[in-house]
Amino acid sequence: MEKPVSSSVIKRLPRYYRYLGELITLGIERISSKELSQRMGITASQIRQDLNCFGGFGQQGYGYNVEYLYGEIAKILGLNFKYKAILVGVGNIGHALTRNTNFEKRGFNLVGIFDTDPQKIGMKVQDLTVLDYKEVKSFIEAEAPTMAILSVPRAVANQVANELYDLGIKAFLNFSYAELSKKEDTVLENIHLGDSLMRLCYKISEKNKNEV
Amino acid sequence: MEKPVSSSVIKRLPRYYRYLGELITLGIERISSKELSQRMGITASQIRQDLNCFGGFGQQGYGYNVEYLYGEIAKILGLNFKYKAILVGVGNIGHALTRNTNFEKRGFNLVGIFDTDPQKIGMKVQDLTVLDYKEVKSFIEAEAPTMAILSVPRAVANQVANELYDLGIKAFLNFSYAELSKKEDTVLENIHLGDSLMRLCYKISEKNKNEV
DNA sequence: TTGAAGTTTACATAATTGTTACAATTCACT
DNA sequence: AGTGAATTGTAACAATTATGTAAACTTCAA
Repeated sequence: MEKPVSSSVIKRLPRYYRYLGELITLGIERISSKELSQRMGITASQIRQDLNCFGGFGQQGYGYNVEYLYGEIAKILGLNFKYKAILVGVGNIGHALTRNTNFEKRGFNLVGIFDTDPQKIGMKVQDLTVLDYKEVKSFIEAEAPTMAILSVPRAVANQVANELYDLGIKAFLNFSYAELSKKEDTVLENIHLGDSLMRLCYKISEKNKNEV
Repeated sequence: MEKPVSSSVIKRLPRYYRYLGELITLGIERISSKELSQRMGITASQIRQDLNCFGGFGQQGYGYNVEYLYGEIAKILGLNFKYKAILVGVGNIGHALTRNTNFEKRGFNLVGIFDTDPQKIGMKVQDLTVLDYKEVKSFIEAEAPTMAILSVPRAVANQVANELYDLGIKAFLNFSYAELSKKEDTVLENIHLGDSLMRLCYKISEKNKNEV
């Protein structure tokens, strides 16, 4: 029986992956937890402990092989799966996401984009055509996508999420400012831009307070 | 001497704020930690303890006044300040952010947007005109913005951040996939879309593993 | 006016997360 | 081959974070 890995560790994995990717482009072949810790600004022992949750990827007295570790983390994250994803809401954000995101490298394959606005339907974005949201049911039945990206207005976010849930989609990446009511058997990641802005605002205010 | 509030608490504040906003639109005037905890899916005790970090906003035997608490959290976050912000990199994401983000409600005021691409310079986005990044120095000297949003390509992110830092900007909201090297006297929030995708990918893979 | 129900506050306890320390192992060099 | 320096893996410890709970206060109804 495998022990479940704490979510704190999972949160850090993509960051490790990012750093290792950079090391590869720099041509660095091996790295010690100590050096990586200096680059990343966390303790070496945390790195070792995190990685050890998934098995011993390093070699004592040697360190970690960058390319190997990179590949192992990719496996852990499941990036090789290329889950089918759809995007609902081709507004400013949805449009930008479609054109700007390298889904392939992060485990997904964007296969359909949807909107309700007649002006947008039929429009080409990258190599995809905006489909009528009315067709989402038949599309999902045919393609069976795993994940949906929600970039719809706040007011309809929960409704759309429920509809997609009923059609079998159990994984969501939510960009809308709404708080999605999380169901038991779904997985969800939120990107709340507004929250980040407010946290930044707090930090700035706090810093000013301490300096004056 | 005020004790510093833990960053775990700060991370949750915007979420409280969001929920309280929703309660206001629902016309709810008062709420107990118990009911809020049920809506938010966290323990009542945590809500009470979080809020008590900043003083007693509730009334025993009554609960919390929604509107008052909403206002108090806004004060704590510093949302009343309207710090001046600039945005660098009017690509897909930068463009979408400019048009789609309600900065005013989150403590900021977007006063300038910049790019290096001659095709983009002079373009109107909302009520702002894209300025030449070459002018950023004189602009900052004149306007003294507090914060910069970085939506530039990964390759130049650190360079741009350093330039802005030297010009006096000490707060950054980073959208680029790069890892900004954090300086002592700066505050930084990252929005790494790629990381969220990878975490979601992990969760999906994990879920599948457990179900099969 | 009084008491019961409800609620915050404040604090004690539990759980989680991160750090330290060190034994076991490997590499590099002579 | 042998030795020392480097480095991981891991167990014990410390710190942080979350939860549970008793005491004090408020409201409200009889």
